[in-house]
Amino acid sequence: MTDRDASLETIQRELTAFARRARAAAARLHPELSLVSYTLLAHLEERGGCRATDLAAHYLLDKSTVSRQIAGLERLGFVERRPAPEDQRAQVLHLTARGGDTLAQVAANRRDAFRERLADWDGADLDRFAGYLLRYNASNRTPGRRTPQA
Amino acid sequence: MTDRDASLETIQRELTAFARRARAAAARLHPELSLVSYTLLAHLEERGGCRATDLAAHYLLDKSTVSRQIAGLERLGFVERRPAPEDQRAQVLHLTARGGDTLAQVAANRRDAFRERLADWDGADLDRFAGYLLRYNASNRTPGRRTPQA
DNA sequence: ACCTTTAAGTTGTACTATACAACCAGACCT
DNA sequence: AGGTCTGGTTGTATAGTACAACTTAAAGGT
Repeated sequence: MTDRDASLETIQRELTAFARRARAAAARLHPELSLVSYTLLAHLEERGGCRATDLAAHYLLDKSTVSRQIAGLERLGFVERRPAPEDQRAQVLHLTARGGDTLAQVAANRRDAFRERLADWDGADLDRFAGYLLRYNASNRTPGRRTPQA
Repeated sequence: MTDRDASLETIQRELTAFARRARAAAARLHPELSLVSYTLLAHLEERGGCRATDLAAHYLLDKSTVSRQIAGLERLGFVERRPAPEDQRAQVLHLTARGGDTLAQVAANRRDAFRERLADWDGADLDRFAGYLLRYNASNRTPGRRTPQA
């Protein structure tokens, strides 16, 4: 086996291990917001509101899945629906104050967890690791679709 | 925000994105074996058989979950149970020939997918990325438990 | 030796995330 | 106006998972 193969093997193994653990780890870190809910809220915050369809396209989720996720978040009072001015079919989803607070709280938890976990990494390594992850994820775009990235 | 914070932010975001996509991506890559089944089979192969309890401990899964996963793999003819010589309660799980073949096939698919995806990375980058992932995952050990790693 | 406790595994039950298909309602095109 | 497309909800099904109750066997204490 070449060095290259050994590296590939390690990358595959470690990413697999990470993937297996991630959801449960996130659930432990913030039981009040699943990884997906967290992501959806974060997206709403970042964009300042968008439609359910946009979320589905962006995250490659079925619209029914998004519909139910949003329904859950609305039930929790984290999201509100506003009529879309230009299209009566559509709704624009917005974070509520409560949703924003919760998101901020969870984001802070996550940030702290990462900060602590990576506390003994030096800055240059962090920077390179971040770069590699970006590069890896960027190569994920399903060929043939116009980068419905997620 | 410091450079360090920016890197942490990126790492967090990209790992989250990866985690969100991983299961579905694995399912697309090999529909016949979920990420968890794949991992369990790979573990059995690597160890040459072990008990269900060991799998549960290793992967931080409930024993009922493992029991059902194994039942499924047995139904598919990928795993067989052998009596444990030293403990009448226990069973030692082994890969069958069919299970080994399927695993090899899936592993080859995965290897190819990673190879292709990382085709334009140079060897040094692959090596560093692998090292970072190892280091990151190694820091995951839940404190207070004796490294029931997964 | 007996009784209690612990360990391995299964099964009942419940919940979450997800997909696909059927559907409804509004929009758009000709 | 009629047909088609699009945004969204709902019905249904599946996978993965956990927790609790249970069964059986092993281990330990007295």
